[in-house]
Amino acid sequence: MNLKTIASLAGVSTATVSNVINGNFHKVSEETRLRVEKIIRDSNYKPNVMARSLAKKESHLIGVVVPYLDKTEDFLTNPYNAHIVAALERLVRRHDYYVMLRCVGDPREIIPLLSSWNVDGAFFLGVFKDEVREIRQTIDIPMVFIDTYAPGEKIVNVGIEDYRGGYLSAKYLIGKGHRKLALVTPPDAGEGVIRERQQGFLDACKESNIDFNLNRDSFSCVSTYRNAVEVGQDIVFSNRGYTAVATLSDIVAFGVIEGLVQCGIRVPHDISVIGFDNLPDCDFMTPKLTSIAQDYEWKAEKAGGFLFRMIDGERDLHVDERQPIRVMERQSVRDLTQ
Amino acid sequence: MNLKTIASLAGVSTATVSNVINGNFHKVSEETRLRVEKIIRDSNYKPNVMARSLAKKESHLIGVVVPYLDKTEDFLTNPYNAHIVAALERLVRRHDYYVMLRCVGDPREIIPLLSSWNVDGAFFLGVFKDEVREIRQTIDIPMVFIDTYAPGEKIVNVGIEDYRGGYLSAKYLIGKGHRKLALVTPPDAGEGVIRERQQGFLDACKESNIDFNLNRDSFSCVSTYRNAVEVGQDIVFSNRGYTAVATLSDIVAFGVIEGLVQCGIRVPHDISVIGFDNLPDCDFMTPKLTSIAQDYEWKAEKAGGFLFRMIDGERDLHVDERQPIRVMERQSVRDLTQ
DNA sequence: AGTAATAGGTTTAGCGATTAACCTTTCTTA
DNA sequence: TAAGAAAGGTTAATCGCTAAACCTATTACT
Repeated sequence: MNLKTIASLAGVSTATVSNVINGNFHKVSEETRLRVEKIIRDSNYKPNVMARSLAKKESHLIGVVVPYLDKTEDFLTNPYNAHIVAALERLVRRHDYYVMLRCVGDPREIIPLLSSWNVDGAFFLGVFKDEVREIRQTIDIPMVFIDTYAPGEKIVNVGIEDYRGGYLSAKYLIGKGHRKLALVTPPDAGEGVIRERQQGFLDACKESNIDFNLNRDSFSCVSTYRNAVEVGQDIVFSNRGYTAVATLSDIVAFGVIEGLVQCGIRVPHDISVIGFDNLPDCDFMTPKLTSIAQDYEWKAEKAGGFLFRMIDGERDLHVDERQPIRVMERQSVRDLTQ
Repeated sequence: MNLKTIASLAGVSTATVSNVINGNFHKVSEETRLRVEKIIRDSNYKPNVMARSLAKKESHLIGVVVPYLDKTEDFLTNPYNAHIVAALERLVRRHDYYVMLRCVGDPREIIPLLSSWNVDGAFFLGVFKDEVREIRQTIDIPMVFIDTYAPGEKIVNVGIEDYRGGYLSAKYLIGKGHRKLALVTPPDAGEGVIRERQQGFLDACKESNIDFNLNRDSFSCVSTYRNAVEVGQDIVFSNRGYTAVATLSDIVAFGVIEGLVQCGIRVPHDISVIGFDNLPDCDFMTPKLTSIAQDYEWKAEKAGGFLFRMIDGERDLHVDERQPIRVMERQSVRDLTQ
């Protein structure tokens, strides 16, 4: 069942059918239009997207590229990624585009993919540091990065106020009377959003004259629950009298709490914990996790807004949009001032 | 940059280049092959998938169709869906296919999509009861349903032992000395996996002479955290002295616990709760949620195995594969027998 | 009335691959 | 040594759709 069949069924040319389908009504009389439409409906005909894309040189496909940490840990296993992907899918669907979902270890893998499918645009999740440049050089399609730190690169990035996130996290704990702070952070921060958060945290400590030393008081942890549990125990074994620990993702906070609890520590009575992301899961647990809140829907909306503006012709857009954040207060931080 | 360019650069015909790309080496001399390959590499050429698909009548695309409950609640918001999608994406990628992710309210929406993209196969997540038939009638591509109950339809379904799940859930609670049981279940069970789980639950109760009445002791709840919180409160307000409540999904169990706690109930001391799905999140909370365990990776592997067998020519496969399940014991059920 | 514009088409040349059919050489083999 | 097969290509049709160019009546305008 193809255009040609419909055309001959209706006794018109393929061009006419094509015009009907694509809404070029000024080239088709009301009468023919209705006839063709009826036949299309009756024969349950659906145009072949591949052929159309080939002819129009556009695919209506949007790539969504998500990183994974290692082979055992899945990308959507991290609820943060899952939420962002969900929000993006919804947004893309609303624009009548389609999502091609792809998970990658190294973002470079994605380049051949995107160019051969000639997707109309792509979202990149997660930090891709240096690879950003390589991606940009190799393919030239509208793309929006999410949570990527790449100053100097002329890209569109949508993230959060990372520096302020770290700053608020520390300030909040300090405000609750905590003076011995530990920070759990992904390894190998280098440059990037993690580095910004760390810096915010450091500056807040310095500002309040808190004796926090990154070498001594920070604990390295990949963003998996399992690893975080061990880190939680390490914190106890370190025996440094921390009263609060800050993490840079909720999933890590969950693990840390578990590790602490396994060592007989009560949260927040003995040690307080603050997360980062404000996942719905924060509400599921006891104590409910206090976290740095960001709005996924907002992020997706912003990112989508930029992407579709670029698709609509506005090339070389260059913005670094940061979502304002706030502390979402729950129960995992004890107030020592009272 | 297209086949033709490469061909003229290499001084051969497009057919030869095509043969090189597709590995039909017996039609190309070693020498030409190397020359062409070099040029392809140097010019960074990637074949256009749309054109290839059109010519070969296969897309290397796999549709992943996920239902959503309502407009506010996203499909990947439910970690269960997120995990399945993650496992499927990984599997599809391993087979060198691509995932087209689509979320739908009514699965019928998907029909035009699948036929116009002429995907090579599709996975359908979630219960699609009657729509199964309509889908099957309208499109004829390899497809595998996940967690779908449609006896009589010649489909491939991969699920779990739902009946046994409900049965085990009840038996476990009963074994721990509970006699006053409540069941939280999605509304409008009709036929389907939910109905099976209910039946298993009922039969287990009957077998142990437990006075459980579906009309009196079951609470209707859509699978969202928010609704589940209310239901948790309802259970308390019903004032029927339940000592344990079983749910048919973890996410609902999380909400129910929250609702109970909000009413001053201690879990599991006053009321025990058992979940269903065994999400990683079960470990994140206090008390850790006892749940009915299923293996996502297993499901994806099985489903993928079937789908690719069908794609490889084995049409009219018809199986209803059920994954064995077990109770994953944690801390949310109190043992009353001691 | 004569010309221009418009409405409503049709023809046909792509889009970028694949592939069947065909064409030379060169190598086997009876 | 003549016929057949194999190696290594090329040509051209085709996949299903789009869109520019072209055609032919009508209708509009001055």
